[in-house]
Amino acid sequence: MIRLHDTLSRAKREFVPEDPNRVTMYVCGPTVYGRAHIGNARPAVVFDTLARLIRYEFGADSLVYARNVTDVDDKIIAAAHAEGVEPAVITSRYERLYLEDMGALGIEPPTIAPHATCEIPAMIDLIRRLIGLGHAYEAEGHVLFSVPSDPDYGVLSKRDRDAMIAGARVEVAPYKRDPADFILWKPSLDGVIGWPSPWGRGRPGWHIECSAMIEAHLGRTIDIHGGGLDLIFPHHENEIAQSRCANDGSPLARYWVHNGFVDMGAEKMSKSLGNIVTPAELLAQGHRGETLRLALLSAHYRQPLPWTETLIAQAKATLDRLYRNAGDAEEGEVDERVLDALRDDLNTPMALARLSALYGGALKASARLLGLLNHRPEDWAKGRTRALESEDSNGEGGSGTVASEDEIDRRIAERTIAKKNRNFAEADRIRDELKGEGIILEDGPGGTTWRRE
RNA sequence: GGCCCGAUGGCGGAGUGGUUACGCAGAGGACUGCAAAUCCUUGCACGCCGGUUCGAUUCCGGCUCGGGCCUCCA
Repeated sequence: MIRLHDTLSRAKREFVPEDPNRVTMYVCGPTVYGRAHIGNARPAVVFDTLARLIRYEFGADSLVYARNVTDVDDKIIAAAHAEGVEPAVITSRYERLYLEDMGALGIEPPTIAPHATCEIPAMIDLIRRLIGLGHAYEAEGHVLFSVPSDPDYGVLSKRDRDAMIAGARVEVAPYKRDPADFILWKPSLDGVIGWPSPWGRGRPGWHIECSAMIEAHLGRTIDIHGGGLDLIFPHHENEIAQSRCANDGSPLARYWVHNGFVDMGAEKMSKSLGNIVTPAELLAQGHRGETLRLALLSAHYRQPLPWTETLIAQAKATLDRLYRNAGDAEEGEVDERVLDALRDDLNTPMALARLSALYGGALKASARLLGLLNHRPEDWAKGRTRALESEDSNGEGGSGTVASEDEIDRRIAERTIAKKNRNFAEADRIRDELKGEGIILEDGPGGTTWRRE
């Protein structure tokens, strides 16, 4: 039995899917106009892990996991304009990089990845229905959702309308009937990406995209809707309003799952604050995707996670040990205690703690559930799993170029001879020299082995 | 201002009404030519003030501090 914390009821509830043979999960994916940062990676890792758990519990083919790609948006338009290219150039580039970065973190592609630009008819249809039902109206080429028409508006974020208006920091557009109303469709000027619609040429608002794609691909009511904490308001609140009003009050999602932020210092990591660090940068520094994944899983998904160098170092040290403990064993049975930790609202720190009591096949199988230990232990130890380190990066700490494996083996052989002759000064000299190059030697009963720091 | 969340040892981070993780780092020991790895042992905590209780880090109230959302945002 899986238990999940549901933002709507603010409680941990037993997870009972509508149809255990077709569990539906939708997670808000990237707006592809720039490179993903570690904060963006957190929900991807969290929901990838949840997807693994659901597949384990309900069957490999039981889950339909949709993660959308927002490929029409004002920031994309701005980026395209700045480069003098079509928006599609921007979006295809950053979508590819997003998949690359997430892949490095061991994130499997979702079952489906709907693109906003491919779903325009569904959006237009949904908007038309909302207008017909009196929940939306056209004004000066825009279509707006009428917040006062929805008495339940605010259920997810627990805000009432007065509070929202009181707190509004934005100027209210003159065409809005109510300050809280939000855009479903906006007009596109000539030269700006747009589609024909009953309200003129234009493009969809952000919130309607998700509502339309969920309905088109997963159905009226889905089991799990996920995303970052910052999407609760207004994005998810608006999705709820649109979908419920268009669908006779059917709830959009039965469980709302939100992850906390990755923090830099005391503040959240975000592009607008300019304090971001990207997986791409960290990978280029020689950190490995699994290390970053473990770091992201080291706190419970709802807690804030402070991102620091020591966090990465600790994750690396933990993985080194897990790989040693796993050894070359064949994958075995998933450990029940690890499973129970994950079933309890995806308690990954607890699961990780229990992992460290395991060895061999059980460890390997259990770690796989968390998306870890995907490499051969030897490849991990010898650093073969690193991203291609830029060949010209010999400027680090004067430690010279990275030694080849043949070179290392040759010097170890020299040292073995020195040791045999009890020339320990020479043996230690070779060992220290290799240490300076990031190569750690370990003398065991079967001879000397090595690993990279 | 409104709404929401958090405060645990040197660090990260779970959890619990009474003995408590786990990891990293530290100390001591075993092993080793010396190391490394491994194993054993070990020190260190629950923001402040009240309340409930035989007993509170855990429940309740208040306070302080920090953070988030209210605008794009994972």
